[in-house]
Amino acid sequence: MRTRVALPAQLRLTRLAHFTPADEITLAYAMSQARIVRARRELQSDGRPITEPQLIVDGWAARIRLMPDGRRQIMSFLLPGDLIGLCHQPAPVAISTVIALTEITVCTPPSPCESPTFAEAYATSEALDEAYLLAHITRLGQMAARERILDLLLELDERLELAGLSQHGRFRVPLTQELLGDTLGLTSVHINRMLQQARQMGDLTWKGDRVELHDRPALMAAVGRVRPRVRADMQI
Amino acid sequence: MRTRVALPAQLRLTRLAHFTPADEITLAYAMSQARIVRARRELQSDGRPITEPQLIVDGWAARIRLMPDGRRQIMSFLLPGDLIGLCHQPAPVAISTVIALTEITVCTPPSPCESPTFAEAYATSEALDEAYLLAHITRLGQMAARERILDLLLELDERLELAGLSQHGRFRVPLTQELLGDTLGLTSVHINRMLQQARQMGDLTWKGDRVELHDRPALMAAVGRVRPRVRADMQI
DNA sequence: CGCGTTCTTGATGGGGATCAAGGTGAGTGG
DNA sequence: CCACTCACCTTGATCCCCATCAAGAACGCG
Repeated sequence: MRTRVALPAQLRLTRLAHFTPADEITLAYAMSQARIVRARRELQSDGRPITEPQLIVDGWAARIRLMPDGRRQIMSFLLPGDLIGLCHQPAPVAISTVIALTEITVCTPPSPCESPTFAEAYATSEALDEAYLLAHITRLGQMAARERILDLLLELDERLELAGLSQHGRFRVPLTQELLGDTLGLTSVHINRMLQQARQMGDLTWKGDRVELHDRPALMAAVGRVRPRVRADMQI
Repeated sequence: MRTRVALPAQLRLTRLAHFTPADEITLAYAMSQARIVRARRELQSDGRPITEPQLIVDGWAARIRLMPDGRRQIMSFLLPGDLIGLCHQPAPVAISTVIALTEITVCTPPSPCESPTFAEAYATSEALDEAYLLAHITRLGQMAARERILDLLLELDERLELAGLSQHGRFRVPLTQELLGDTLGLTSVHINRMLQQARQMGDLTWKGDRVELHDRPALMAAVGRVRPRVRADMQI
């Protein structure tokens, strides 16, 4: 095996638990069995049984809910290294639809029974997921439009950084303003105006899919953001 | 042991998995070791280590988040039979504060290692919790004030019914209009106006802490609500 | 009875929705 | 190489839902 820079998904997972070389190999093998899913395809359907979990190796997905009248809410984004469909109850049924936002690569993650390391990594990942859901509730319930946008971008930066996909506040997001609106409970028109304002204020640069947050500590203070912490023994 | 009507918490838990008589006894013993927590006390503190899980035997609690400037968001309500602090990662840290809304009774739930039944019940409960968080995100992101209120009340009805605490849409809620506002991202003033409107429209009755939803099927249709389903083999 | 919490009501204002066009840019095909 | 198209972004005008501010009424509760 050649030495090489870890893939984003690999990097993220290995930061969530203490991986042994053997675990690394198990993970690398699982990831080598990946498959491609085209953009807009469903990875999981609300109300349908879940057969097995999936690990996002590359690309972005989203957990969405459609209301009967067509309104759409994006509950969360799924990034490289994130897991889909982890459930512990018998006969699990999906409680949200997951769609690929870009073309993505997924694989079946190693079973948590294979090594306690994986059980630990998945449990940590689940705890983080819950923390992000709670953060999203606070965003939607308490924040004004500008705060929602900045807070979400700060969260994406943190999460992408964990996978090595953000450096110094610079990262790529495959999101349209309409997707952002459906995430933040705002219209795309209003997202547009707020983004322009944020650019004018020097908060960020956003061209194509490239985003740069200029002064993250200042932005965090401005929106009252604190990094979620789910373990006392690690920096996550 | 005398035969008697099951306690709410007991009833809820035993509906989440297939309990054997031995499991019932284990649970009853755990619940007999309950302790009282006064209203407004914290059961868990955001950012502090979690030592052991807790089972709500009686009373209401809430998961809340306080923003640095004093804004408060209630993420969810915890009802009899609900669990607090279930975590699977090592050295877990609380990601939200839990406060008692009323005087409540809590106990340490039987360990999931004690019997697979408990592991199953807890896993099912966790899945339901996640479903409710997702539902809350959709409420805050997509619904108008009237819809948010009715949808939340319908959810509380369903959950209380599972614990035997709601009959035919009649149940008790220890919530002030301000708490409702902090839950739904609205001011108490607006909650007040919307509730009066709902009363006038004949949607509900609310006197003191007694709520009655008059035509639940109609209300569910009005707000586009569907019952969450987390298991294919049970009606939950 | 007095007092704090909660509920209620009115007046006013603003943040964001809605509606409607037009602009931009990348891909497509003749 | 240039029209064409489609998705996305941008901008302006108008409206309304809900926040805010303020004050009173009702309700427990010691």
